[in-house]
Amino acid sequence: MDSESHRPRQVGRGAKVRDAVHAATLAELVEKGYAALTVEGVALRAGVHKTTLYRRWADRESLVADALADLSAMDVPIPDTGSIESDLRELARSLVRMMTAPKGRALLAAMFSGAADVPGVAEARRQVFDDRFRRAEPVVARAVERGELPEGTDPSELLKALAAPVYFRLLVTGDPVDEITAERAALLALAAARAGALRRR
Amino acid sequence: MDSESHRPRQVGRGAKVRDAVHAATLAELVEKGYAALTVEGVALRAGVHKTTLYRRWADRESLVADALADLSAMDVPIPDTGSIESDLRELARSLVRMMTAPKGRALLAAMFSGAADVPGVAEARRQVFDDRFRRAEPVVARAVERGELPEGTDPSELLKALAAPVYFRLLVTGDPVDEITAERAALLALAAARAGALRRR
DNA sequence: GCTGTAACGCAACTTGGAGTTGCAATGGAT
DNA sequence: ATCCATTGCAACTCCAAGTTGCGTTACAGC
Repeated sequence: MDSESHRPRQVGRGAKVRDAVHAATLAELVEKGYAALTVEGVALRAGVHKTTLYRRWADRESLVADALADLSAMDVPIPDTGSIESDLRELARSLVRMMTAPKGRALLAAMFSGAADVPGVAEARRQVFDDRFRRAEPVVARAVERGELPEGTDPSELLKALAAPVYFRLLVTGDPVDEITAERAALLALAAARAGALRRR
Repeated sequence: MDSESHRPRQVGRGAKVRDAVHAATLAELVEKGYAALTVEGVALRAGVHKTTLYRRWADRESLVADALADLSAMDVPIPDTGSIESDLRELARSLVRMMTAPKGRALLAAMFSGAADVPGVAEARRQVFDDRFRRAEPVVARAVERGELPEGTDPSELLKALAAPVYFRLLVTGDPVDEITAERAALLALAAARAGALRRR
């Protein structure tokens, strides 16, 4: 607890180094992936000596985990526009924005280049997926109540149908992901839901 | 060229070793991923000495690439049942079968744990995705001609909509992927296409 | 502006897996 | 039974991870 009170000194240098290292780690993740990320490479890019990294972070995994730590800063509010169409569009757009931002791209790079089971990365994944999905489910529930979607529409299935095309392009094909992708994903999920293809089993 | 004629001897031992090493490589890929795959680990599992691997394969990358080489054996015929619904169902089912089979799981593990840019792996990916997608496009074209789908439906978009939920579960969530997944993916893609959400822009 | 101390730079380690080499042992085809 | 390609084995080099001891720098407080 209160780490501020008994170590009030030397915050300037430390903070600068930490930020530089975080930025360097994210950049290396995006450029080379986790497998090819070396501690010396990060140190060099951050303009810092290797030993300094090992004094502040336990190992390579901690380094990456910490750089990805506060994904909560990227967390977006859940829309409630009164229309399922614009709600879904908004959800898709913020997903695209998140995953094309540097931190999102670094998270993807980490998760899909060998760091999937690193504790910190797995936690970041949970934060971005599970939590976000759970928080978005009321959007679907409200649409069902308003009669915009068929009774029995599965919120989880609909949200997965919304996100799947975006991730498919990000991970499998390598097609550009932009607002048009979000738009089409929203329309696709909406059409399927209206047709009753996303009902609870 | 004719490698059979001037090296007719010693095929028995070599073939046995090759098969054992291939199997061991695929197993290690699935269990640990590419990043954590060690040559000594493969050698140990295959019951073979490390040096033997380095004499038959140039390096770790070649080892993995060769183990994944003949994905053509997994290639499935393109359905033409006369109905887009059963065609899509069949496509989704064979996709699920392919990706839950040992070789498919190993391919996924290789592609998404650090070996994405290894030449042989990239080629296998191309073979499984691009080629297969291109070959499946006539299925959609025929359905449009039959009037089952709206004019202007984009074959590529429809096939991506079909595959996306499957890969989403395989790669992002870790939900089980089975016939039900295939069924739902087919219904989802079909509903979206019928609603005109997958038209060419 | 001076000083004390925490944080940093530096060099020299150990460890472990990739990849190599020379030589001895083995086993299948003839 | 013999031959020789293939395999087993041990002893290497190389590189990045991670560690340690000590000298150096730069900020906080006075």
